[in-house]
Amino acid sequence: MNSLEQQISLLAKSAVKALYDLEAEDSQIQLQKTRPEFEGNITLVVFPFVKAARKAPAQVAAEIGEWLSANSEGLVARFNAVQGFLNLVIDDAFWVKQLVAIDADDHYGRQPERNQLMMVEYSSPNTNKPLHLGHVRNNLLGYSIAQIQEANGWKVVKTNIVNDRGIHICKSMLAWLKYGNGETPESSGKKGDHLIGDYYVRFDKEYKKQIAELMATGKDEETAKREAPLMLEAQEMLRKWEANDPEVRGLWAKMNEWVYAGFDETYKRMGVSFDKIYYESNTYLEGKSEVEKGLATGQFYRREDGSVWADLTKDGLDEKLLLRSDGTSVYMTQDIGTAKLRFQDYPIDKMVYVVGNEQEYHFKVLSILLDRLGFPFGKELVHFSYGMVELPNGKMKSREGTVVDADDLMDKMVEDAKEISKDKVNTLQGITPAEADEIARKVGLGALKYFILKVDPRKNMLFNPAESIDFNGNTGPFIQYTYARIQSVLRKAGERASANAYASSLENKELALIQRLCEYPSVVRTAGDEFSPAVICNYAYALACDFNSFYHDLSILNEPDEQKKELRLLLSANVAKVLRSAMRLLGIEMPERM
RNA sequence: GGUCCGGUAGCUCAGCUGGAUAGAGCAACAGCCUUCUAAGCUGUGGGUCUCGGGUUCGAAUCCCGACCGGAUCACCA
Repeated sequence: MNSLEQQISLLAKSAVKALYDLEAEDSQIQLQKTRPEFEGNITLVVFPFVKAARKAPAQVAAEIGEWLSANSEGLVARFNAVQGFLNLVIDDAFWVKQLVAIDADDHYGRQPERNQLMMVEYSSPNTNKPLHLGHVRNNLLGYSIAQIQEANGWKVVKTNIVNDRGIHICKSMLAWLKYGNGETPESSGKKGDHLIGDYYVRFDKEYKKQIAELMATGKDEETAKREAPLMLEAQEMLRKWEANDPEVRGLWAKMNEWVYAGFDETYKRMGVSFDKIYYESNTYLEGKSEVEKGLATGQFYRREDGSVWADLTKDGLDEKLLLRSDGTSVYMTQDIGTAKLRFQDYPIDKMVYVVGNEQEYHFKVLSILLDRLGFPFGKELVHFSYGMVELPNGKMKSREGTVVDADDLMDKMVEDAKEISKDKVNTLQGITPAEADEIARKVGLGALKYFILKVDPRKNMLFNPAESIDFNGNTGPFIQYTYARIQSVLRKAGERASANAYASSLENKELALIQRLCEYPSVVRTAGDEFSPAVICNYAYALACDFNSFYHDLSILNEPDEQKKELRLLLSANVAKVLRSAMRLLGIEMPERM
């Protein structure tokens, strides 16, 4: 609710009290933006008062309208009543005042500090393959959520848990040993993460071959999978890793370093970052000891084969394995340890996990287990569960090579942006090739980020590689373009003396823009409450549309009336400010020209 | 089978804490650059909001049921 809504709400309460002797509840005061086909800025729905008034809705609307006109000290300039809808026209002076106030606020939209710490975990890659489009969605959502919550007054710590140990890493390591001939990122010219990913795929290929061979000798598939020599070797390697075998550990460290160098490059390009990185190899032992404690206090139990389980049937769930019969830990064990360390390291008030919706069960269980182990934060954890990115023929599968690679995709977007900008030589004349590259980078990545963030995070989304991501319409570049246009106008306007007089009456399109600007703080709040960058996208798009319409219809620099011109410049500058602010919450950079 | 999520225009998506005649973009078609950046603006066509009940002044939105699609229920992560 913004200040106008608050004022009207109070006035409306007074009105129904005076007219019908009704003490209206907050929920009965229903305000909405007036639909464009009617005159007015804000609309009061009067149906809730009809019963108390014992009159027809249209008459009630008219009576309240009269009362507001007479008692709002000029705020309500006029009104019209359509059935049960009271459309109020707010005085232009109010809007001009709002605009001046927005202009004076350097952090417009930012909510008050709340002095509480939110930790946001996102990305959380495995170190056996490069990042793909699914990770891109995770990273962009995680980063944007962190920005949005910061704008909502939280102190935010962005964190990453790197899944750097386990059987999947051993598979890549083994394939590299067997087929790699000592290949390195330097010798091959490949990014480290891609190099390792290639060997992960290679493992799977050779493994499948062995399975087929075993099945040809008459074994069933289950047995073949279990007994394939490559799998046995990988498991042996994992045991050696856990036993701190120096050779295996050495290879592991070396190959992980290659992967991290590759990830760092990708993260940097994507524009995401972390305040604190945890590694599973450093947290899983902590998890194990927590499980042992739970075992000692009777929270968990051990089966005859030595495996440790939690009984969650009282919570309506199943039994959950926490330690394998050979004593090695599983994903859940590690997550318990990581959570404990984090709460030791930071005074966390809210812990948010940005993880796909396929892991909803996992986090339900984690929450219960942490609670049982006596951690007060267990019940409070938030699983920010987002939908999958699907391709036209279904899910992406790393092992089967049906993935859209993150690095390739970013390359392609920047290339496309560059290609498109070649037709715009008029507006980009006089810039250096380096500047042109920088613009293409911002625009290409802006298109990608907006494309992903504009869809409701909870929903699955479809990406069709055959159709390139658009640069026209409801897109990142559209918003960047709107911004660049404004910057161009402002550059031409030159230095302006501040505190000039502004026009006191407004054109419809000016008013619509100011009203839109007024919505921004509540949009930031909603995006925070709902954990939804898409809310920011929708708003930025609407604001850009409003501006383009204004820009098309009204001249700024050629406006002869100085006060009108000043108002339009002020308005334009603040639209740019809010667009930049909104895009920053999405991690999208703005070019000054394009 | 249990649980969770989704189904809105040819396609991709908004709208979903109940409000006026359901919106964008893409694709198709027709216009607008001697005027501040045409990555823009304007217009046309395009809908059984999956289906059936219910709640009420009013339902795409809330409730119940069906159908369809997805996820999950591992000594995987």
